[in-house]
Amino acid sequence: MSPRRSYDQYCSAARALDLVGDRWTLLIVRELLAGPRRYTDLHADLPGVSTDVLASRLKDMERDGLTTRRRLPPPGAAFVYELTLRGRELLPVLLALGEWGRAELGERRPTDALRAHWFALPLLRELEGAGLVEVRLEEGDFHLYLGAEDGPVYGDGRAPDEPDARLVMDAGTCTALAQGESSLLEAVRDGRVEVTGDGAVAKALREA
Amino acid sequence: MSPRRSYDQYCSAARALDLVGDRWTLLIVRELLAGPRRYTDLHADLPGVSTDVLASRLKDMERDGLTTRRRLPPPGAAFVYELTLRGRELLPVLLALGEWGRAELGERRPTDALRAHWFALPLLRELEGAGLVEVRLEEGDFHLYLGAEDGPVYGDGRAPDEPDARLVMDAGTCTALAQGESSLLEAVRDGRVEVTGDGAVAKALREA
DNA sequence: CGGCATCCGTGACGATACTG
DNA sequence: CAGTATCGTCACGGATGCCG
Repeated sequence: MSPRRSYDQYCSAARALDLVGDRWTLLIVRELLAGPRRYTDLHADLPGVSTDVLASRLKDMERDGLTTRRRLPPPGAAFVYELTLRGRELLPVLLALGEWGRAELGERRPTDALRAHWFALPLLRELEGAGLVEVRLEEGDFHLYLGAEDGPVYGDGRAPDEPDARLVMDAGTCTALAQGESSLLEAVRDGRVEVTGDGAVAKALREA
Repeated sequence: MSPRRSYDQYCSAARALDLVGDRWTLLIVRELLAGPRRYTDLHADLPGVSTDVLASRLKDMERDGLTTRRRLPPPGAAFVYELTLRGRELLPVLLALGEWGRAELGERRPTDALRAHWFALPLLRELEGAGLVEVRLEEGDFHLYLGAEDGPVYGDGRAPDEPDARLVMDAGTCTALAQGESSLLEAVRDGRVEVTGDGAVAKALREA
C-alpha cells in the first residue's frame, strides 16, 4: 500500500500519472485487458515484477477503482482480478503508448519475454469492429473482441466461440505487424497471413 | 544517468514505458511541448522535482533521442532543451492520459500547483486545425499552434503574432473545460468565453 | 545567477524465503 | 495458490556547494 506520492499539479495528465504512473501499473492493466486473471497468472506473465510489488499495485488499483477482486465459483475457488469500466477506459492510453513504442521495438532481444496476447494491442486498431477474431501464432493463440461495449478486449488461447475470422501467421510476419513495418492488409495480400472464417472481416480481408 | 532498467518485454507498450515510464519524464515532455525551455524554467514549472533527477532525466531523454540541447544566441547565451520530432510524437500519449485523467481532476486542491499552459492540452482537441489561438486566463496567458507540422504545440504567454482567435475566460470556466464538464462550444454559447479575432475559428465559435 | 554535482535520509524496488 | 516477511540496493526528494 503506497502512501500516494502525488505530483500535486492541477493537470489531468499529471492526475492520470498519479494513478497509473507507478512502475508496472500500466502493464498490469495490459494483462487485465485480457479478462479476469489470477494472481499467479499475472505474476507469470509479468516477468521481473516481485510478489510484493504486484500485491501492492493490485491493492492500489482496487482502492483507486481500476480493478475489482472477485472469488471464482466453487470448483477452483480462487481470486481473480478484473478491470472495472474505469480501468478498461485506459485502453486508449495503452494504444497510444504502443503506437509510439513501435519504433523502439526492433528485433526481439534474447532477454525479451514474450506472450502471444501482447500482439493483441497492435492488431486492435487494424480490425476495428470485426467482432470475434482468433489469432494463431507459433508462440501461442489469442483472440480479440472487437466492438464489445464491455468485458475483456482480448483473451489468451483460442476463441471461446466460433470466431468471425481466424488468422494464422508465422513469427516473422507477426513481429513485422507489431513493428508497423507492414499493415495487416499488406500481409494478407502477400500471403503471409492465412485467413479463414465466415465473418464479414474474414471475407473483406480475403478479397483485398 | 540511469542504468536503463528495462521491462525486457517484446511489447511496444512496454518498450515505450522503458523510455518514458520513469517518474517525471512525461511531465517534462508536457513542458517541452510548449517549446524550448531552460533548465531553470523547467525546474520552476515542475514543482517537486529535485535538481539531480531533472538533470538525469534530461540526459536520458537526450540520449534516447527525445530532446536536444542547444545553446541560445549570444545575448543571454543559455542552454535550452527542446523536443525532437520523435519527442513531439508523444503528444497523443499525453492527450490520452489527459483525457482519462479528467475524471480524476475534480476541484483544485490547496496543494495543487498550476500553470496557465497546462490548460493547453484539454483545449487542443477542441480546436483542431484552428491555427494560432491565444488564451487569456486569470492565472496567465498561453497560446496554441493548431495544425502546425513541427515546432511547439503551445507556448507560454501571449501569441507571438496576431492570433486567429483570442479566448478570454475566468478561472471557473477554464476548470470546467479542463474537467470536461462542458465543451468549449457550450461555454462560448453561454457567454462564459469571450471570443475575438478574425480567423475562421473565431467566427465559427461566435456563430455557434 | 543559471546549471548542474554531491551528499544524505527515506522510501520504493527486486529477489528470495516462508506461511496459511 | 496467494500472498506476507525480510533484506539489500537503488531511486527519489531536499539541501547545499561549486563553478562558469
